[in-house]
Amino acid sequence: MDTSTDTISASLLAWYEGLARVLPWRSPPGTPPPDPYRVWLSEVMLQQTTVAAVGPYFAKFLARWPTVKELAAADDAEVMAAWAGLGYYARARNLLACARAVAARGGAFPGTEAELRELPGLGAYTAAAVAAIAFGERATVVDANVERVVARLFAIDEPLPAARKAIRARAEELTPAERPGDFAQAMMDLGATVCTNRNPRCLLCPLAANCAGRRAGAERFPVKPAKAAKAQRRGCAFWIERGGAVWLVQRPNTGMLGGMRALPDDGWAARSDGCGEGPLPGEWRAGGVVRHAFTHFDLDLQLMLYSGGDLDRLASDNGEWWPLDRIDEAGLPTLFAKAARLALAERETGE
DNA sequence: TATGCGTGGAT
DNA sequence: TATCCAAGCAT
Repeated sequence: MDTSTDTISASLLAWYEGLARVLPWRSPPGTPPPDPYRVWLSEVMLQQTTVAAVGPYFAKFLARWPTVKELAAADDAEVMAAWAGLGYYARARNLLACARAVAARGGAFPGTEAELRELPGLGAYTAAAVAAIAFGERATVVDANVERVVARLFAIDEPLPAARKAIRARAEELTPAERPGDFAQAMMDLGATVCTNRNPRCLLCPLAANCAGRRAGAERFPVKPAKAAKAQRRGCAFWIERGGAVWLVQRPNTGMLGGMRALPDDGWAARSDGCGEGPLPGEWRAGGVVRHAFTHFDLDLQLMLYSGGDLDRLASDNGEWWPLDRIDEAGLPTLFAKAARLALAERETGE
């Protein structure tokens, strides 16, 4: 078996020439790199997020804010609303902070991995990816795809996360001085389309002849630790209507769904049980329940509908009346978008 | 190093 | 239905 790093990277690049995925934020193999703004924007959106989910958001952001300077000048609330539904909302807060940092230096992204790493929201992966893809630096790009491909290629049976040191060292050896951006994208394409998590298509793999893991069964690499069972939580959200508008609040920047517009709730994000206090006294009736799965717990959110009382007692410091006919533009995260749909449906059927 | 942080699609 | 997890980052 040939484990020469030159052979492996050359085979992979040759494969990429013919089979690279065509993506809106990407230049074809061997052609000049895209605008760093596009590379950065796509990479941030792609963190822990599928290509399919990112597509429409990337198009929307690029149309609305074609340059990093325009993004930097945007209102926070508008950007957060545009990000609604994509998840991991700290990314959107960091996106703005990063855009403003770049705008402050004239609108040009720094061109090295080390400088990029200092920007908000750019960790080891994203800094290396932007450096390699947008600027042609020989940076070692390691995401979950690369981790999987390398762990299989070298049959690394040490479990994650301890194996990451060895995986990075191998990935570093493989990274070529020429076309490091194409190489990184080729590794990720291979991981996404051939060397998949389950049912890898080894017969189609350009590196099959170089792969030590294949004989032992590629699927068993990388070795992962067992996961803890997910917790179950219950909480309440409150629907308060007045004159064709609903009361929405702004969540604090820290914690779950931070910085997002939302229905008022009882603080379920910080507790684990039951339905707590609403935002004002009065008469409430129970609506339906929204079941929602977060990464680290499942939530049953009881919808409570306001049916009478003294609206003057509503604390009005961090909220606003939002017109119901524009509810889709409120930028509610998915959990609260579900709750709002449910409230509107129950209201129409007069339940 | 471990944990908190979203969502929707695949199996 | 249940489980996994996708181009990770911040703390």
